[in-house]
Amino acid sequence: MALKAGVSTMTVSRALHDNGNVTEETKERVLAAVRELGYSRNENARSLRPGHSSNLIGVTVTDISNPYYGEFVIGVEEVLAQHGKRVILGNTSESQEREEQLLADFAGRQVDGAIVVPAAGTEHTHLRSMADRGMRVVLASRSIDGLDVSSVVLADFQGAYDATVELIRSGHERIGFVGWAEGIYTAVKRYAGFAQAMSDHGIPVEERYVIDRVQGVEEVEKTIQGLFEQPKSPTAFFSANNRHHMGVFRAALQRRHELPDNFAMVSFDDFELSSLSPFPVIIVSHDPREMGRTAAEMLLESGREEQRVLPVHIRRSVRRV
Amino acid sequence: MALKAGVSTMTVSRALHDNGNVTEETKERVLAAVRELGYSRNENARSLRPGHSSNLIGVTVTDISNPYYGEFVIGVEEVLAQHGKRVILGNTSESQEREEQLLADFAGRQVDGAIVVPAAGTEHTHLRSMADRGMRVVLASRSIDGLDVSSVVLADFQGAYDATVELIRSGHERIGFVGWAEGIYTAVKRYAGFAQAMSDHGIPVEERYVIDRVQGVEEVEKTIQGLFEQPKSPTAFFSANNRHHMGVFRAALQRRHELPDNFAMVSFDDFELSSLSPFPVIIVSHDPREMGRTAAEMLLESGREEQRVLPVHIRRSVRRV
DNA sequence: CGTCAGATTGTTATCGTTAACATAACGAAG
DNA sequence: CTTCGTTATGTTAACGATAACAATCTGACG
Repeated sequence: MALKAGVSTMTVSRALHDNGNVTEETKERVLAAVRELGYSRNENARSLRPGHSSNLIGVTVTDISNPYYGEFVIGVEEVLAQHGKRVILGNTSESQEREEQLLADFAGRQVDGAIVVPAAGTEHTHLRSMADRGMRVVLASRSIDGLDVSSVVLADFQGAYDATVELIRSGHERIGFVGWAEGIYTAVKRYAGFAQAMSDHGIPVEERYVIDRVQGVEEVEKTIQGLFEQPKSPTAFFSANNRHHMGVFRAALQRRHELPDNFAMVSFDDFELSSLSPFPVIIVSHDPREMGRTAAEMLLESGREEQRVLPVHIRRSVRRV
Repeated sequence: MALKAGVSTMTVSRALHDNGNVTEETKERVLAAVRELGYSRNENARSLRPGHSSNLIGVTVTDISNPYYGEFVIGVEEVLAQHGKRVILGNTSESQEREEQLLADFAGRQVDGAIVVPAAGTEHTHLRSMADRGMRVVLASRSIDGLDVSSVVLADFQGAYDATVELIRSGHERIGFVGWAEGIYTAVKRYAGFAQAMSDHGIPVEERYVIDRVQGVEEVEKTIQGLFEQPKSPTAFFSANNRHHMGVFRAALQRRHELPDNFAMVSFDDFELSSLSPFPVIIVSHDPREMGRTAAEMLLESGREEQRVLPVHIRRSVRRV
């Protein structure tokens, strides 16, 4: 490359920066050679130099096929791109082991920081130790109590509480909760909000109405179908996220004509075509892209650890068909 | 780091490889120091050495918030992770300029290759020149005619043709097409399949029934509403992708009671809750995760440029409510 | 006890880039 | 015609890791 233009590598380096003292003519010659050879600076070598950073940010999410996380990643990228930074993406599929591998790899690639939607589980020492080694870490969507790391989460408890109160006000007492899971922050908080609302209204939570440990949409659907076949099945359901809601929704559709007239549902997370629902749906909606933006901004700010809470909005689906 | 264990950097390097001749005792000491300091190898420096690669693969998609691309990325990651490779993700939002920036950045980071869902547009010289500079490139979902680069696409033409024939067999003649766009491979091919089916059945395509240049769901919805208000509006619609379909769907819902009894739609791409549709929907479905896997495998294979075509499946939505 | 093979560890040079320093070229001032 | 400042360019060293080579150390054997 330097040969091509007949100059030293240093001159090439200077020609590619705007500040260097280079004759207009030499610069032209270098840039011409650059174009001809399709040369581009080796960023890895650059980042090796002291003072330079890789301008890479590692991002892990638990399920990139969930459009919420897609929106989240767009928000992250939007902000980071404005600062000349790139995203390395990893999908953990809720596996802590994979999360740990990914973060170790990020560290090896000298990322400036990491934005992590923590995978399900209760062992979070690797996150703490990453932060200790100077990697800036921001948790998103799910925080970890007792871990001194910045995070941005939703008003999970309040949103769940308010939505549950709405169900109760509509006269429901037998309310199912789908999606409790130990080790998943949002599941725990949302369940807590639900349980608090029930308790505040003197309604006991029946254990058999609380569904956990089910993952895919199909699995939820089958589980709820099973529940419907039992006597005194719930007259309403609270789903802790959009995936669970879809399972409940499909099970309810199957049974549509045997369900009580006032059958209703809560979906934490909005979903497309909610207006087609034959049952009233109380939707706890929020803006995942904004969460991505916030997480990225928090990562770029060099301040102290902090926790931010984004608002949720409760609305009722309006049937349009 | 080397200091900590009281050995040279070379011994550290050897201790971290399994092949090196290192005393068990020294190795222990090094690994202990590694754990204590949370040391991890600088992959950027490693990749600088001759023969080594970065094990990074660049991936650009046009809209990561579309769950189809989310699934696609999961498929890519699934295969690449098995080969110890990581994904750098970029979202182009259909901007060729951004695509070019991203690819240049990928090149600078010495990626082993790139998987690209090309952004809308007709200038593809940068893709060709990347490939010429030795970067392995695989196009996905959209190919580029006349560009000698590997690609994996759907049976766009055939799927569109077959679905259109189904509409015609149901008696439709005034069929709208939503989502034509110059410079988007899938849009062009799907329109071609649609137009061919119409032509083969002697039905002219009315220009005012062909909707292009509309992007978001809301915009499509409004445009279709406008079309409904005109006389002799379409009795069926073909949507070139899931986003367009959602717009058409919502517009149709608004008008539900004024539409003909046999009103029907084609959606290229599956969508959740299709079973709730009050109108019959012919769905051209496919497996985006499989496309991701295929693209990744093609990238890893070092063979010649080739084009693979993945099948699509046509099914009718079954109304369940 | 001396010699040599094999095992273990250290040293040097390199990858591509660039800050810091060194050199060269040239015109202006004395 | 010196001498000096300015500008343009080259050279060296360093970032972290590691092949290739060099050095050292161990113990077996004659």
